[in-house]
Amino acid sequence: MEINQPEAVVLTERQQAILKLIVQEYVATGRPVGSKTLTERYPVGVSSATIRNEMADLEQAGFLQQPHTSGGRIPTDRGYRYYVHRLMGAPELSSGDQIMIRHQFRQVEFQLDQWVEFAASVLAETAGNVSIVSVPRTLVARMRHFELISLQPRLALLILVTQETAVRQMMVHLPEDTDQAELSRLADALVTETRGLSADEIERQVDGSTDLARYVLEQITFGLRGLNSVERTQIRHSGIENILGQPEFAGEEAQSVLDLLRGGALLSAVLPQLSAGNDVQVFIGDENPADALRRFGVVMATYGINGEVTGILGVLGPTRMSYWRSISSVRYMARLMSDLMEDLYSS
Amino acid sequence: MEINQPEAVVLTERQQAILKLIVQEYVATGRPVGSKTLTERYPVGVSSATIRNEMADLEQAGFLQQPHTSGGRIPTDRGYRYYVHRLMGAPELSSGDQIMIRHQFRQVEFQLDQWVEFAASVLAETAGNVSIVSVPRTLVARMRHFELISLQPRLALLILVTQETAVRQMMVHLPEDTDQAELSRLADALVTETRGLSADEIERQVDGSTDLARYVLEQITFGLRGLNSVERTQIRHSGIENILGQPEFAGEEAQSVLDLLRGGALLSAVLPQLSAGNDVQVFIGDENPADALRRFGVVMATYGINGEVTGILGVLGPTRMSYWRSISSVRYMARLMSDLMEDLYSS
DNA sequence: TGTTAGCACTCTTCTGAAGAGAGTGCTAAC
DNA sequence: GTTAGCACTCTCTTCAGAAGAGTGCTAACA
Repeated sequence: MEINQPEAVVLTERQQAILKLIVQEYVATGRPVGSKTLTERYPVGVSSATIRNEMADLEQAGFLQQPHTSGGRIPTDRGYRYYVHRLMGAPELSSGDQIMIRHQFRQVEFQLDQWVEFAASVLAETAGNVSIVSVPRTLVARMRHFELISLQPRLALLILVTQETAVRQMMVHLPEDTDQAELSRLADALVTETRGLSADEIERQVDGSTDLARYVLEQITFGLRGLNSVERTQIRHSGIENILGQPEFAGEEAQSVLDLLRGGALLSAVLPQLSAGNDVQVFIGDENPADALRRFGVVMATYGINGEVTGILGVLGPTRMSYWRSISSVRYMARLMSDLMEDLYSS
Repeated sequence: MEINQPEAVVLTERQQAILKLIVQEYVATGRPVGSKTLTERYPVGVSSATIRNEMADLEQAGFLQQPHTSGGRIPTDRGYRYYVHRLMGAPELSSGDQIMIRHQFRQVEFQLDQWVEFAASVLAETAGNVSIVSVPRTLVARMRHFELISLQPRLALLILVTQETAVRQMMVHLPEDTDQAELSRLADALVTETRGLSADEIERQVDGSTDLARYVLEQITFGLRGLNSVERTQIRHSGIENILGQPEFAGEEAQSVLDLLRGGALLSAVLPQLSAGNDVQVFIGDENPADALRRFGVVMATYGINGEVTGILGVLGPTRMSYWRSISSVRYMARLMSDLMEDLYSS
């Protein structure tokens, strides 16, 4: 994965081992880890006093912190980062998990309009966190077909299908009374005329048409542009129950999670940081771009076909989360979704 | 609204007034209501001792219950029911609220594909509960247009648009290698041939065609049938934060709410009970069809055009919720959605 | 010099007791 | 029929003490 902040400080072998154990223990239990617990639960080979000394050093160096004077230590954001970048090992989903996911996906393979939702739910389950998945967006949308359906004399429904297989439905006010027959004639003519064109290209050719045609074409360019505007990016999420079960988000804090997911606040915070094509990116605690995310760990990746189709997906969890599971899941899902996009778009 | 269980027992004027106050007070505060609180906070005109006597009678009659020997009383499900059916008064959203909602709706009026999601979020906000809204389903789906897009020699994407403006995208395995040109020819021919037909009607005409055409038509009938199958009904929900804030669903209980919303468990529990065309239906506590709903109040309505298009919408809250707000909101939203459907379909 | 045992100390969490607060049912008086 | 008074019950909060876990420091040890 991308290394956001290379860690320069050198830790001894033993310090690394201790830090690793503390992170793992804390992630598993959620409670501060003491020196005694460590010696009792793991075959460390040294006494608790030695561990204590090392822990003091690690705290000095900024990798651990004490929530209160006594009662064990927990990793700092920096500690997590060191763990993720140096100690964790390569995150790769077990082949069993991979097979299971592919198998599950096969069941919805034919219902293209449910891919994103399904991806979100699978990702949430394998990562054990809240997942978010954006509907893929193409760089430029091209007209494939549209239908005009008369609703009232001056009101019509426009159904727009793009080359990129996106669909949009819009209500359109008409500048003059128009019946279905006329709308159909107009649509037939304009469909062949504009097939395969982008919004920009359609705009250039607007001139020579009638008022009504011009107006419809305007709506179509508007619709096409909307399909690949960042602001209109739709996201689906899943797995809130996973994070609500965590003790750190039990009561009041639950609200902050929901607030993040609602209204795409999360998306707009994280999106600018993501560069397409990179591997999985990890934001831990204070490393996060937005204040509201300070108490979270975020693991994100882009998926799609280089430069043409892009989406993002990722998971959101407490800083104390299993980064290994999250990273491996996100990485795998990003690949899977990219493969699907490949099948769909690159012909 | 529909009166599920007409209440035969006769209460005196004063008992009704007291029950009404207790329900309102308990809904507002969430804490059991005592006789003293009542006399202090409302101008009841009698002493707390009298209230106590009346409360004892109401408890006897099954309208109130004591969570513990001392500490006030709370309404039973039956008490709520009596309140809702007899004491509450006509639930009608204030015209201010009505205007606000219509105004908000105007902003997404042209993005038809977002109506349902938006309706859910507005309903959640006005009712102050979790809302669910189903995507409207037409009784019978008729072909309007479809596109076949070649992905691989034996794999194509089918985009299906119905007269009823529903859209479905499906992957289709082809029985023989076929290129885009051939697919387009086939689509052109079949579109004009099947335009306006239902799944059944298309099926009847399958015979005389080529293998490939027959196969595509099969897929189309499958797709059309899927669009109005109950099992595939999609629902959107919104406002989980509203219910998670409630003390009764703070910790563990939150899970049960999420479980209900996930996987449409709620829908399948409530749907059989709903009869189209009726007004708002209210299920309080043990009145609910499913066990998992026992601790909830559910207010549901159908919307749509009589017999042709139907959807459901409603809210879910703790039994202790403001039924007045919920019922008035659900009723108004159902009307609003019905109006929108009217514009869309009845021409 | 690194490691370990021991110890005094700190801080959280659990437990139980005490007291305040709210509400009830009953009785007797109005 | 209504009300005041009273003893009683139950919850909730507070507080102190004990238990548990962990720490830093010191002195001894290999």
